[in-house]
Amino acid sequence: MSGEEGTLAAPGDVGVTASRQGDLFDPLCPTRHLLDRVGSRWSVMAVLSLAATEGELRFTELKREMTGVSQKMLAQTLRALERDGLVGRRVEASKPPRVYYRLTGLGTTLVAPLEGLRVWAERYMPVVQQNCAVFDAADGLHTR
Amino acid sequence: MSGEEGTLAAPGDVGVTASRQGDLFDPLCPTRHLLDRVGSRWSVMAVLSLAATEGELRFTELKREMTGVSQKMLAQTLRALERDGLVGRRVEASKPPRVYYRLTGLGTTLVAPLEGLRVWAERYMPVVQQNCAVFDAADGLHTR
DNA sequence: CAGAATCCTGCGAGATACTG
DNA sequence: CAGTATCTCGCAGGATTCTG
Repeated sequence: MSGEEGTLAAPGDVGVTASRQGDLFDPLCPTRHLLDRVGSRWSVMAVLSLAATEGELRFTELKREMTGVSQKMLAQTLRALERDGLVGRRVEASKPPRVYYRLTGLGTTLVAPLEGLRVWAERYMPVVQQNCAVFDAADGLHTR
Repeated sequence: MSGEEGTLAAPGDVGVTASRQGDLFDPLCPTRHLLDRVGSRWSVMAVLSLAATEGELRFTELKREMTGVSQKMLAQTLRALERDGLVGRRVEASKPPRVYYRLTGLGTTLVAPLEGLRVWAERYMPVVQQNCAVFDAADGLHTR
């Protein structure tokens, strides 16, 4: 998704990240890394789709679920998630090869927090949209 | 942050968003809109900073907290959050003008879900980073 | 079918400079 | 101090094409 480069953590420096709450800015900060995931709409959607489907999904099935995703972004997203150890990948070597994806145990633990966001969104986003409309109406006129 | 363009909601089409759970793909979906917010690292950081500080913060104070943010991105972020009704803005018209930001009630409700993510990150990101390292080690070699 | 490779583009976001 | 206004560059991400 994002960081592929060489800044990668050698197994040794895994624990370096301190606990300062503000150090999102620090590329080493775990929270920042997480936001790079969550930040990508497709990652969230993929995890949520897999969570909704108790079991596995094939590439194309996922693509169907996640309307609007390009196969490039889907592949990219899935590889990132696999790399993170959040999703598992199983290849079935048949004539038309089939690849199945599923959440790992780790991935499953992420579902709850994500759902938390989704719930919040469903409850409050209408209000937010209303706020936006009001704000824009009062704003757009006088150049601010 | 993201959508300023012309797709903007006329006051009328505010309530259109249905309740389908998977419709992240649908641009009209509230959850999608939320992810555009959460997706931006600065938004999350701003909300969390304001949450941490019981009270108000001035522009420069926020800038100091959120290391790495440019004043441009900060201003942009804050305006977006204000537009969403998540943060409130109070101007004190003194000789050196002072502007204070604080979470609104709505904004406060978002803190918990966000904290959920942060907690997850602190607990599991080390594992994720480990996974990445392993994955890359096994992968980088054989072109895959 | 599941992906890798290539090309091309928009806008996200930094640096700099100017106002009230 | 608290912004707004430009200009510019990088790369995220779409469309298209090719393979095993």
